[in-house]
Amino acid sequence: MQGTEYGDPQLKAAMEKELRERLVLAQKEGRPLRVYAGFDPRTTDLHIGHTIPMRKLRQFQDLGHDVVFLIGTYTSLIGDPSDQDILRPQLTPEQVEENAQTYAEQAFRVLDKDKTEVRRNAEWLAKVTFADLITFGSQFTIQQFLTRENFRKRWDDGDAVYLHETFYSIMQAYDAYMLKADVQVGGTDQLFNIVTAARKLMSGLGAQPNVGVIMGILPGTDGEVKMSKSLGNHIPLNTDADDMFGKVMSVPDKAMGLYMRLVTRWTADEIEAKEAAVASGELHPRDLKMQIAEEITAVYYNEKLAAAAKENFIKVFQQGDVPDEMDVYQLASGETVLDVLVAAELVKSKSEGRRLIEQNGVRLDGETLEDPNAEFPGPGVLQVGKRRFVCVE
RNA sequence: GGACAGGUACCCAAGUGGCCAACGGGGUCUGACUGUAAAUCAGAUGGCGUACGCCUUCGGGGGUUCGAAUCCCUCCCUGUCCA
Repeated sequence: MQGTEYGDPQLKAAMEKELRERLVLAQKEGRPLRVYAGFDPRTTDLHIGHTIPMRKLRQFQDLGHDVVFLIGTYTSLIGDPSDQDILRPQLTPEQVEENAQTYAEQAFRVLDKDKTEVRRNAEWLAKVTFADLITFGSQFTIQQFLTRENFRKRWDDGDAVYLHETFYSIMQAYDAYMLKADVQVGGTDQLFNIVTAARKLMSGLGAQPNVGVIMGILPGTDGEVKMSKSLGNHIPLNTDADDMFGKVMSVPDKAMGLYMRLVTRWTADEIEAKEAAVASGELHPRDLKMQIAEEITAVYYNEKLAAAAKENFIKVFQQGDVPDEMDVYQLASGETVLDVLVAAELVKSKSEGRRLIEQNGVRLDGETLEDPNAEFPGPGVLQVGKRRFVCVE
């Protein structure tokens, strides 16, 4: 249950107990558990925060359970109202399908493709009739929805609570029912959908309610706010190993605990041992963060690339050296310093380049360049800030 | 259908005729320092020009004015309440 976050000790205890019971039951029936998590393919640019539930699925997978990766092809046409900040692009089914493919591709960097059952909820949701909806709806009271913190708060604040927002929960609940799920994994924002809606509907329809495994939310590189691309504090999946390693290193120390619990493969005991070692002064916080960065990079790439990224990091940031590999830029005659910065794509605009030069952020072979309009001195390693390098030839 | 409140830069959010390229916070970037791209402190954060400056931006489109994010018209969108 590592990394889970129920916000209520009683609920956590109940879910733990039920999960154990379900394991025993499944064993008796000679079958693995059916575990699923649903994903809305509204974006194709995943970051490591998206992968938290996937990692939990992977754990179940490694323990021999059946894992269903459910793509919310139907629900994503509507959009989950749990997300306050979603844009609601009018996606066509084709676009959704295209996104779903890309989404799944990235997901298989976490999940074992061969052992994953991929489903799309349009399979059954598209066939739901109004009569079905009446049956589903009769399982719930308005009051139950209003106890949901999300709705409650908005209700109290006089903000809108839409009727169709309740449908989303019901749809998700029906997913769980149709998949005959033993366990459903999701973030804390899915607490209501998983624990209240799905369990209620499943038992109402005569099935065994799923057990909720609710994952904590990963903060972004600022260590405070939920990781999100629009907030600019995300660690994208589609980056290179060096960058991923570095981005993890930029996470504040105080967030290391959450990163260890949510995105590493370490066990609870291992994590506690590491934390104890830091507390006793035996392990330097920086070195722990290096371990975390290497582990996380290895999760999404591999051990080899992670080790290389670590070496590179030490070389560049601890020893102030230059990296082994960097892009090469062919100097043309008559180019100014500013021209080169722009042409080598080290800066987005000339203004940005000027600013960086003013701030002493541009160096050639360690020499600070001060005049943006001077002719470029000549070949060498051009460095912008601490971590952008280009070899000028 | 009626009454009212809104739509501001990456996010949140001030600003209600000139001092606004637009307060503040977050994010991001740079520098110092360091234990790392941590913490802390300082600075930067639309584009173009060396600079005085110029150009584009405050939901869209028109208009008033020497001058608008700020006033008027219109359209689109969002929210609250009443019906």
